[in-house]
Amino acid sequence: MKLKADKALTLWHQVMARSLQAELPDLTTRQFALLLQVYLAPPPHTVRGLAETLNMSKPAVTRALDRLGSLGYLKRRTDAADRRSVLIQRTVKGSVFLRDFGDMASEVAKEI
Amino acid sequence: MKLKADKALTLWHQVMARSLQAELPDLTTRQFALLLQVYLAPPPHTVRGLAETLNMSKPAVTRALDRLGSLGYLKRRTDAADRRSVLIQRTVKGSVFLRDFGDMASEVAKEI
DNA sequence: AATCTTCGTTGCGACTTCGTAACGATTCTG
DNA sequence: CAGAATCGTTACGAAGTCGCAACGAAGATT
Repeated sequence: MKLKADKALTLWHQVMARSLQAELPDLTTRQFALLLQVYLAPPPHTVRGLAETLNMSKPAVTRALDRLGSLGYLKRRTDAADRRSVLIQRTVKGSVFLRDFGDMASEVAKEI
Repeated sequence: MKLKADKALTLWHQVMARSLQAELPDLTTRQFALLLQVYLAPPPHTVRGLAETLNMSKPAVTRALDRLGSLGYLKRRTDAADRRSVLIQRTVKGSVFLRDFGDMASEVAKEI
């Protein structure tokens, strides 16, 4: 896929601006990266694994999960096989959010 | 420009993850949108104007400018013509940051 | 010159987030 | 079965952010 740097910046700009206009949640880079990781990378997703992959401390992951969970975009489930672990799972609401976000980015791109 | 929704999500995912790996500042959507607005939209940029354009309250803009200013990505200058107003201006450091970010996104896109 | 309007900022209390360190719970090891 | 290791979470104090309301400074109005 081809994407010049200046086009990428314009795309980012328009998508961010639209997100604010639509009053979407004001997520941090960490929170957004975490959400996308859970939805786009193959499971299972544990706190420890996410912390390593995303270069975050474990407590930071826990709190990002708190936030995304309270938004209804993710949920926790204790692993039956190893009950110390928590598996992070998708939700319908999170899927809708990301699908809409992707569609929005796609529309924005059309106008660039 | 063509960009399917699922490709957009993958692009976002990879870029966010790389940002965290590179230990780039963990900006909120508002902060990033503000930064891009100043660099990509035609000046002048005032607090009031940015607040309206980005659907934020004035204090929220002021504080986002504090943050981006302390990162060295933006600077304030009082408007000589109307000294109540503050003009938000680019910096070398902010330009470098965004250029690098755009390059990174472009590289990521190549692998998708 | 006195008043009104507009600009960006600050005070306030509430809330979120941070990293470090410690915690209870669970599993592994010897 | 006792001790060590690993899991995610919580306690803590510090720092950042929020919206609302009020502020001083500057300009516009009369």
